[in-house]
Amino acid sequence: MRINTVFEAISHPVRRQILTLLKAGPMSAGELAGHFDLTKPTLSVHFNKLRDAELVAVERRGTSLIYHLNMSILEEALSGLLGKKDQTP
Amino acid sequence: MRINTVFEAISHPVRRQILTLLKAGPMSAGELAGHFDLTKPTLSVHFNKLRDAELVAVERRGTSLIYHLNMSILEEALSGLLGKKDQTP
DNA sequence: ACTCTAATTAGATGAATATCTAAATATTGA
DNA sequence: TCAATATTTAGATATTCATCTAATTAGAGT
Repeated sequence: MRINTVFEAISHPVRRQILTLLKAGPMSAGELAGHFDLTKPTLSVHFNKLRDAELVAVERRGTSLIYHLNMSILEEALSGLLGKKDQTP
Repeated sequence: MRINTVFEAISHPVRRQILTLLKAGPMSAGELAGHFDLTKPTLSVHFNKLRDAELVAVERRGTSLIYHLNMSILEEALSGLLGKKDQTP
C-alpha cells in the first residue's frame, strides 16, 4: 500500500464523496458521475486516482464499469496515522 | 472544523511526519525543522497549514514557538470518513 | 538602544492538479 | 458489420502548491 497515494487520493472532496457514496454499495461510473456537477472525463480522472490508491476496485458488467469500495485500505491508512507508530514514508 | 482543510493538511508527507513527531510531545519550530532537509521558511508554511486545520496549536516561549498536537481534530476528521455518515462538504 | 537568536512573511519560480472539449476504445445487439 | 451506449484517454489551460532566497518581526540579554 502506497500510503502517500492514499492520502493524496482522499485529499479531494469529490473523491471523499465518491467513497461515501460507495459505502452504500457498488455503483457504475455513470451513476456516480450523476451525483456531481462535473463532466464524465473529470470524474474518470478521480476514479483513476482512487483506483491507484486501491481505495476502489473496478469490475466490468456489459458496457458499464462498476466501482466497489475497498474499505480495508482506508482503515489501514487512517489507523496508521492515528496510532502510535509512524507509517509516513 | 473545516474538514476539507484537515484532509488537505494531512495530504502531504512532511506534514504527516510533523504530526507523528508531535505525538511524542510538544516541540519548537526549530527542533521540528531539524528533522527535515528543508529550509525553515518551507517548514513554516507547513506549520501554518497544520495550524489552519487546527491540527496543531502554538504557544510562544521566549523567542521560540512551541507546537502542540491537537489529536482530537485528527480523530474527528478521520472517523468521519471511516464512519457511516457523510461529513464531506 | 543594540545585538543575537528564533521564526515568520514576501516574492519568485517550477511542478503538479483539476477541469474542460474532442477523440478514441470497448461491449452489446440488430 | 454497423450503430448505440458507457466510459476512458489525449491535449490544452488555469489555478494551486512546494520550495527557495531575501527581508522582516519578536523577544531576551547586555
